Amino acid sequence: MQVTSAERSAAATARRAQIVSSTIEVIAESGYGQASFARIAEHAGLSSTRLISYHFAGKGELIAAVAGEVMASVGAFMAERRQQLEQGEQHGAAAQLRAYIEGVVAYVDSHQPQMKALTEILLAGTLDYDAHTDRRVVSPLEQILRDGQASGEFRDFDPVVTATAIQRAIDALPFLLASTPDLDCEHYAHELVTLFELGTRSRP
Amino acid sequence: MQVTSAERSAAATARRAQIVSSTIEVIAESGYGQASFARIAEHAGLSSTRLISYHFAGKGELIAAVAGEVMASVGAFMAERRQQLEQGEQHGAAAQLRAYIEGVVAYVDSHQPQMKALTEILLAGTLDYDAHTDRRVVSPLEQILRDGQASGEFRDFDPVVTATAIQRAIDALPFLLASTPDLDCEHYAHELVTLFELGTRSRP
Amino acid sequence: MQVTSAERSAAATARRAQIVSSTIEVIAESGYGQASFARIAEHAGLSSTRLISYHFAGKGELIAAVAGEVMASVGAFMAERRQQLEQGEQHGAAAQLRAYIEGVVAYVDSHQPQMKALTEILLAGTLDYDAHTDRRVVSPLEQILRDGQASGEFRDFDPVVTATAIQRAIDALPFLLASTPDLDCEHYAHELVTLFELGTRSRP
Amino acid sequence: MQVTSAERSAAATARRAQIVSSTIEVIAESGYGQASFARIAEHAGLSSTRLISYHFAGKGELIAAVAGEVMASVGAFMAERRQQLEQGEQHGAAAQLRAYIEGVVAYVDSHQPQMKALTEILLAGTLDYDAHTDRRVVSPLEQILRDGQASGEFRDFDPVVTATAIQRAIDALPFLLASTPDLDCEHYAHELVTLFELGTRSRP
DNA sequence: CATGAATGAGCGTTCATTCAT
DNA sequence: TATGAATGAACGCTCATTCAT
Repeated sequence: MQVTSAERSAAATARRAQIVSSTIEVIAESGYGQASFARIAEHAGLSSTRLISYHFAGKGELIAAVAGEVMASVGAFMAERRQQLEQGEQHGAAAQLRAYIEGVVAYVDSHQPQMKALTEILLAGTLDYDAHTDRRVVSPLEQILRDGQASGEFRDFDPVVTATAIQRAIDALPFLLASTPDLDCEHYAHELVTLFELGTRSRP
Repeated sequence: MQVTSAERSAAATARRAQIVSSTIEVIAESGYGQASFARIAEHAGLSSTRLISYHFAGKGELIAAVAGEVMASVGAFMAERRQQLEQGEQHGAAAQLRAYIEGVVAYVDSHQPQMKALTEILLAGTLDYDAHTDRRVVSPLEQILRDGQASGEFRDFDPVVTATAIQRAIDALPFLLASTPDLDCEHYAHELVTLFELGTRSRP
Repeated sequence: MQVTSAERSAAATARRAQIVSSTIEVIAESGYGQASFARIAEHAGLSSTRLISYHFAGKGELIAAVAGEVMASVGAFMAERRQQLEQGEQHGAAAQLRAYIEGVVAYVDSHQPQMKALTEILLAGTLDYDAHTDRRVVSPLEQILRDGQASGEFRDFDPVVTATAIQRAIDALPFLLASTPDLDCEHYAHELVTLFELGTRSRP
Repeated sequence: MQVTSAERSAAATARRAQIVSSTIEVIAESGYGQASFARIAEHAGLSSTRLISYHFAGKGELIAAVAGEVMASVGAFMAERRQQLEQGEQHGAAAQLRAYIEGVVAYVDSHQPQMKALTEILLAGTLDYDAHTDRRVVSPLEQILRDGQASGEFRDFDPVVTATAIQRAIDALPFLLASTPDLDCEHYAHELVTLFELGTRSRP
């Protein structure tokens, strides 16, 4: 007997959170392909996989919950970061682009398992999109680029292609970190910021 | 009773090629996770999965063969392309970078299943690298960047980070094509060339 | 999701016992090599082999459980028998040797499938010994022989060789019974007792 | 197209011998259960298992050939040994029993793989007996015992049981050697001779 | 005499899921 | 809310054997 999110008790919510969290760790450590119910349950210290089946309608829902959780986490992180930066706020699309890249890289740096898991899930392509799902991730970046073009700050490039390139460069970080754990993320972000600022600004 | 590649008969080579080709198609169409022996055999019209086991020592060898096949195919494609362009050859690192991006994108465009398969295999991470495997793919690009810096054509960026960004942008193409089949690859390549030329050149 | 023996439910214990028992019968009837999960499940009337995998971590654990069960059964049988005989207890190593041979033969006689299964498992050599496993079976006999030598009742033979010979003669019984079902086990035991009493006693 | 033994060519005979020999080694090293065509072919350096199927009608025939080969080898060894001993020939059943035990132990000592293989094959019980097969091995020993009883040299025991005990003690040697490679076989034989001489002689 | 190719059956194991408390 | 028990399907792999030269 499954239950809608509205009428979920505190205990159930906690269990779901525990399972989601365990799933993230398993995916981050061993890859999406290894994230079976058995392995997730073992990692979480659950007595049986039945507990997962009980709290999630199926594997799809669990994966969707993981993706949703991480996306919400990214959003919250970025929102909080924006607030903190707002005091010395710098205007302009370039500043926003810089803030975006630095923000997401900072998130990835401090939330490697989450980001690794999300990336693997998106790449696995098993997620049945709301159609929005993917765009929701790409959109903020694309919006910044379009805004910059509208204001004349950015040159006339294809915002979809450019957004893809930037997003991909950021998404590479979890994998790079896997092979080079002591990589300097601030350096990485700084390099990307420079690369894409030069690549997008209107006056050469 | 496996056999080294040197002493393989024509018929066996053909069968292996057929199986490899079928595997590429299955991975491209349905993803790495769906590429079971059963599905590959069905796709290839084989009488049983036993035929795969007969020609490949195990799943690992099959996947390695697929990866090797695609890598060799990329190499051959790029080599041939380089020869064709050499007549009207343009010197300089920027020209080489342009040629690299346009070349790989052209390959991806004309060999979408191969590239999709290779990307999925590399991401799945089940391939037991010669240690070289990964670098061999990244290396040529990194070399171009370093050459450009040495000649003063490129500014002083981190070549590893920049190479990652460029490679990732190219690797995105198969996935983009999956969701946007009528995407114009020449346009995509052109956008990337401009973006990264502006981002890497020394004189702003 | 396997579980340690301590915290096993009654139902699970019963199922395990049923599967172990079925395995013993299959091995006894058809040999160790024929004891596949499929045949065991069929013999036990289980719906699928999955039930075996569910209750045992793998084939190794099942076989170990079978061996353990039979060894425990032998131990219990011998202990009970010793108690019964204790009233009219006869002292001395020769008496003990006699009791041991008669006891084990009586066990084999009344537990032919168990003994056949254990013998086949030990011979198959797939059991990963605690190092003790083998000695635990041999030891009591060897101890009796050493005790008899210490007391002067037995002559100066090599207790390891002699224990091996005696144990082997007993172990032959399941195979002999397979080809000669109406063999008189008491007669067999009596013959062995006489043979080895004469062979081991100190005064010729 | 199989072929009867009469019209077998020299090359075919050599191949069969090679395969039989390889099978013996595989069984001796890895056990009967591991002796698959694949492993035998690999061990023999054959290009495919097909060569085995070609020379033997099936696995049964191969195993029978192995058993036959070893039995013939034992027979030849014992016959030769008997001849050598005949010069200083000792008469009497006890001497014969001693010669038998020492002979077979000497054979086992110098032909460990052969004996291990034969023992495993007989224990596996897959050999479809000519009905004689088993008795042929037991018989000579049983005959010695009966002769000794007829001459009054041996006491009145059950020759089948006693022969079994003696034979089993000898058969234990390959397994004992597996766990104790530096075991002194002459010592082992001497211990057995004494044990069974004392156990069988008529005058206590 | 030898071989490469192919094959159906079976192996133990793991999968996500459902049943019944 | 939680759980032990059970399940059919699929997994990669190995088996001895047969087909066709």
